[in-house]
Amino acid sequence: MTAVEHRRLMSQPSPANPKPDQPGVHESARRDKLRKIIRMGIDPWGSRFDQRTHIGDIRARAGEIKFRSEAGQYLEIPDVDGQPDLDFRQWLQQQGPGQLEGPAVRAAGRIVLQRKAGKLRFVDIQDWTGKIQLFIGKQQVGDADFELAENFDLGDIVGVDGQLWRTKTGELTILAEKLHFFCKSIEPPPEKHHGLQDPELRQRMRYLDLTYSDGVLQRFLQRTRIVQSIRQTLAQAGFCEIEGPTLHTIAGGAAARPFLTHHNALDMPLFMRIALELHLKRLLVGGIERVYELGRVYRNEGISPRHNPEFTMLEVYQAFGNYETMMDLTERIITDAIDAIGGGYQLPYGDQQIDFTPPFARKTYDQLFQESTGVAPDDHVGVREYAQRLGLEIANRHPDVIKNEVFEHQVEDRLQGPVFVIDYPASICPLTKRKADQPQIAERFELFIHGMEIANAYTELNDPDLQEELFKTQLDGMPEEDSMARMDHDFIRALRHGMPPAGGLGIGIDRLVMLLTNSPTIRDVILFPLMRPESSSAKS
RNA sequence: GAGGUUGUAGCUCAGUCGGUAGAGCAACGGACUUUUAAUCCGUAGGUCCUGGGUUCGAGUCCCAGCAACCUCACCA
Repeated sequence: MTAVEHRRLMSQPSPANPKPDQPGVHESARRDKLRKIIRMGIDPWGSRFDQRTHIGDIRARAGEIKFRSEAGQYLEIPDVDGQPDLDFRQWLQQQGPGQLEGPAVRAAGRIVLQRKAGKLRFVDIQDWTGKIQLFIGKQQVGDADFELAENFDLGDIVGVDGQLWRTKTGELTILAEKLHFFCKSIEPPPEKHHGLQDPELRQRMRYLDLTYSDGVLQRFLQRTRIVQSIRQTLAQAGFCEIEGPTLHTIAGGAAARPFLTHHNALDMPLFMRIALELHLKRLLVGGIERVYELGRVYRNEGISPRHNPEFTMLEVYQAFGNYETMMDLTERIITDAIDAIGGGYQLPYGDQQIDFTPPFARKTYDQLFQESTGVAPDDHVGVREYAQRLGLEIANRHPDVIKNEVFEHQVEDRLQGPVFVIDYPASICPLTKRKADQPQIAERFELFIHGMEIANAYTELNDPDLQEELFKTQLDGMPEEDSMARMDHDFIRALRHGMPPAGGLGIGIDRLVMLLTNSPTIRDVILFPLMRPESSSAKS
């Protein structure tokens, strides 16, 4: 980046305050209430609140609510939530005089819905485990707290001490005895029936999407569980997590264009990493026999429903393993992750169903090629003609590269899977060891699910001379940005010191999460996907 | 990078043939101590994405730009 570009970037107006002009009706109404709360002697920005129970746990105690008759006898109440036809109001009348008694509870959450009925207010609050209704009666909480409740707005964060209880309609409710106030929301929330619909706003204002869109918070919590499960599976298998550098002097390990950045003090260009591979293999050389990194990589490529410029990648290396070791591990990582989020191995994806029951199918590259195209994979002329019919670029290209173009166009999209595609042509896999008895075949697999490449694994090449030669061949044949790898002399030097034979595996975490959470785009599983800045001409 | 679609109140959306800018939710005032998207009466709220053009007159038609989404390409 030039100094001029840098200054331009730094001087861009912040989008945080797009409307410095007069506050609108909503903001002034909310600021009025804010002032009233302060006048009541209450800190509108709250403080520590101990001994609170999560709403989900409170709801689980519904069974403890009893009916206490005037004679002092306790009576079980019917399962209101389990019987939608039950008229709870009628049931209460039949019991004669008495009242409901439930456990004392303390909750806090954001106000997502309010209903006012004279000297009575119903307020639905929500925390990250669920939602519950508060019954706030002037008589029950007293004048001061009721005045506080009159200054509640949708979006405020409040707390309550009260009794777990049911209203006459049977709704599980906290009968408020004491109110607390934690935060005033100055901005109004989205529309209460539809929430945020505009995908642009949902991504820019993810905090609103998380709070007000059904299933969004759950989906991101599931992502966390999946990642935790992966770490746990690898830890149990004896793998060691490390953190490699994200700033590289050579962007290697994958075929992708890197982001370029600059170190000022060293006055040196740097690349954001495009893969984890080469540093992890250096650690195999260093004796870390089972090693992995689960972290962000950056690729300066296009954006699509399946691509974000930064995404999360898992790479695993196991000394004395091979690609078959990695296949078993991949299956375990994925099935453990599914166990971690529950719901079984039949997962819906869009209008389809994906069966993750292990073992996943294993088919050779050539076998799938033949099945799908009807052309013999070693028939160079036939493959070339087939590629021509598809309109693919074939001039001056290696027969295996042409074959792979055909494979990517005709086979990959149709692999509903999960299916391990195994035994790739060696010429398109420069970092892969060949089969001992079939040197034209690389010991590699890719896992396809729903037409998406989810995992990629090799028996790693540890012959330094062959590795260097293959790097060179790759670099010779193509313009630099097309090449499968860039020459990394230090990596070759590491190999010359001796790397044990090993299996290596890469898994695209975002795509795996997409499949396991039934998310149609990668942006649905990335909290803050890359977006252009909001300009002054943009809406909102 | 190419093509298509969309952009109107805080949010969700209408807006006919080019002729005074609309609704619901949210907000404000009022009624209501068992509401469930509470209800009822009343009030306020607009850079129609931005900039040009055509026209007596543009939310609407034309051109350019911005942003998002979809498809394709690069890529995983």
